[in-house]
Amino acid sequence: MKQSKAPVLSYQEFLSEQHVSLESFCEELVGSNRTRIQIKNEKRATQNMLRIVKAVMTLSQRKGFQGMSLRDLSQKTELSMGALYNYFSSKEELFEMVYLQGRQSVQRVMQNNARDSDPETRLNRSICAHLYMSEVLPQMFSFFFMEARNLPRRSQKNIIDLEKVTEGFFEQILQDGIKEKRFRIQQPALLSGAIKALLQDWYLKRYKFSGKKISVEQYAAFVIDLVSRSLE
Amino acid sequence: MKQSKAPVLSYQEFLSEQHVSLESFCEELVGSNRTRIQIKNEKRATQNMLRIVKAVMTLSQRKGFQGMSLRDLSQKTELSMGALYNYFSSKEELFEMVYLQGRQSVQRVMQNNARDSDPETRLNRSICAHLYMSEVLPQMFSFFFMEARNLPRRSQKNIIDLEKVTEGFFEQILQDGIKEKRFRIQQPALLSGAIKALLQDWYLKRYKFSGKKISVEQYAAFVIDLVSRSLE
DNA sequence: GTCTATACATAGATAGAC
DNA sequence: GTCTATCTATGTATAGAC
Repeated sequence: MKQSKAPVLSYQEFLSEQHVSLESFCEELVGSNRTRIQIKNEKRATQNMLRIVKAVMTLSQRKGFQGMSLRDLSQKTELSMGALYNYFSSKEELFEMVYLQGRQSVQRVMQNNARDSDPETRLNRSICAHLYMSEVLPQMFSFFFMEARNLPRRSQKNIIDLEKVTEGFFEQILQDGIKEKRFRIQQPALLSGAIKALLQDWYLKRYKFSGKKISVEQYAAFVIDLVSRSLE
Repeated sequence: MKQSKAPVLSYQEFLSEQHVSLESFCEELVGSNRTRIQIKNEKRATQNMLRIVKAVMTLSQRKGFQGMSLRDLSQKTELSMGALYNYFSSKEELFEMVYLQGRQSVQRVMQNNARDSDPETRLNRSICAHLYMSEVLPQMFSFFFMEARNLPRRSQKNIIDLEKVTEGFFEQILQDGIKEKRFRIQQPALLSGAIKALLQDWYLKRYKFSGKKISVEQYAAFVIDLVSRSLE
């Protein structure tokens, strides 16, 4: 294996450009659902929503969203059952709100990082951006992955799987690279799926990497190296 | 990308050597839990257990094991609630029985396929074996992955994560290859994790591959190619 | 806006007839 | 061995006091 070099986008650079955080996520979440949420005071609404989202992530990780009762949620947030229902009108709606807002955030950040003209740079930047985003919000990415099946079957038409969004990004870049004769690959769909699988491993098995003292930049370099060997 | 060649172990070869099936899995499951299961007639016990396991896999896929009620299970298996409780004494025990038996089956098949002297052959055979096994029992592998967090916290000492078992297999082979100076890699742990992530993608996103008409042997060749490029 | 108290449905589990 | 009927705990959701 080649000695890993520093990735095209550093973690610090990413953080200063994108402002990804659970706090800003909850601001957007409240903004997008202004009519549903019955609390007028926006600041208060955001603060409590942050506690709710944090608690959902923590509790779901252990038992799954289905296994998390609203009594659990009430206890963890220190909000009463009655209070909770001012922020959503059903458990299912709570899930949908978080999921849809999450998908939008991911899309936005990915688009912001896919603007280079050179396909190789664009590919590597996108890999970094996705890893860094999931480094900031690991519980949220893990939540989306594990709980996607809870999406309501109704209105499924409008609900595009978040996975497909991510994978589609990478496949598009690979196809651009093929057109421009920069990449020589026969099955871009397989390779984009492989990239996505490697990115998922980062947030799904976080304990494993932290135990081995692998930093997110090291992992980014590893993935980029692995992928680039397939492009030759 | 190189033109993919036929993998070192064909799917047909694997099937004729290993006899992996849901039926034999349930036979073993009944055998391992002879004292718990209150049905004397072994054939009947196995048949009904097969219906139970099938139903658990199907229902869990949609709502998760937690979200599956025993009434759902009763309906799907066409066994009454009372009848079900002759096969397990609690929902949690049902989960544990299936999980532990599954881990044992995976271990056995992996060991049967890791006997070659040459590390490269051993690595490639193991990749094939794991993919083929998950091709036969995709719902079961998916179930283990998604529901592993439901394992009871008590007695966790004895409960080794199935993931670690699989990943450990690959890491051992990589380290053997390094010792014998056949592989030149610096971080076998990262690469074995990557292999595992690629294998997981096969059974977690099965619909995706079948939609694109990718066969399990094609995918095996793809993974082996990707990995071998990292060993050079 | 938040709380307590409570309604109502559904969960897991069991007893006893057949 | 299997079924029906039922127990008790817990779940989601709401009403009304403060």
